[in-house]
Amino acid sequence: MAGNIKKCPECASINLILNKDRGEMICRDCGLVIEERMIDFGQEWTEFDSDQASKRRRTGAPMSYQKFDRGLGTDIGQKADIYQLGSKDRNKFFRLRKWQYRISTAIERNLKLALAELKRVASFLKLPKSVEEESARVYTMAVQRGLVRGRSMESVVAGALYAACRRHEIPRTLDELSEASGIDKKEIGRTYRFITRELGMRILPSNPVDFIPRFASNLRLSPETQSQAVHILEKAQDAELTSGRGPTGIAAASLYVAALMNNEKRTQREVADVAGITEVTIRNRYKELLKKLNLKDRLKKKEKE
DNA sequence: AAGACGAAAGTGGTTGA
DNA sequence: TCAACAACTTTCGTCTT
Repeated sequence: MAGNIKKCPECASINLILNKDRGEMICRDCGLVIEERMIDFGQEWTEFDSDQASKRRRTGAPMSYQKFDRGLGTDIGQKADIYQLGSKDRNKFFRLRKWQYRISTAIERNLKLALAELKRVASFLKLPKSVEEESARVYTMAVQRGLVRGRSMESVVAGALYAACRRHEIPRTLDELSEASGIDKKEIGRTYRFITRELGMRILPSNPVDFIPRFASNLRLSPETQSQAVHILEKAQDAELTSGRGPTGIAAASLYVAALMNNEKRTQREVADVAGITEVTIRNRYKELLKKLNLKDRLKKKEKE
């Protein structure tokens, strides 16, 4: 326990963020959830008999949007209660149950399927539980408002996941979502825009800095290079080079320059591949960076060494 | 031969009349 | 609803290492 510094057991990164709301520690590089349940969910009372149990128990399983009914479903009873009813009431009872069944099954069946798909994609991308939960919430809202109609369930799931990632500042690219879900990139983008607009979700433009750690570790760049890239990026933001540009392109260019300056040269192609953009875009951003930030001199100095 | 560079044409989305 | 527009991509030829 030297220094009590936590490392990610998956990728040995020390780039961890703490999500206090959910008691999770999340690796920024690979998305692994390291610690869950730092909060005690245990009950603080004791049951001695069934009478006390029915009085003291006021909780069920934790509420979760990952269950199709949030774990709070109400069924019209099936137990012995019905035999206490008269025949008239008994008919009413059966009618109610039939109706409940009809109303709920359509949505529920959809949700069950969709949430299974959502779990699959989320675990493929190694997304933390908090994002999974958020996207399940988004999807549920979308279904309730009938936004899924005319769209494939899978594409809405992907859109919800993409939105949740953005909100939690651990953005994935549309390409990654596309690969994980098997849905066309454009389709995901379309549904993403549609559901966020319809649900009135306010989502900030994703910050290029959020992409740096993941790209850097994919390229096996040193922590020094990585922090330098972040530094470059911050200066680029001050110089207003970032607005209106694709965040991945800027992140990739910063990394490329930082790698050059630290003698860890990567080809433009390598960087472009992990960032999911083209060399041309890297070049354009890279040229802007050199021009506006006076990095030229520092690069030249490196050359002479 | 591979990588870097840049020009030109094409794509999909946004914006403003 | 349409056209102009900016960002990004694809493709391809040329230059550099």
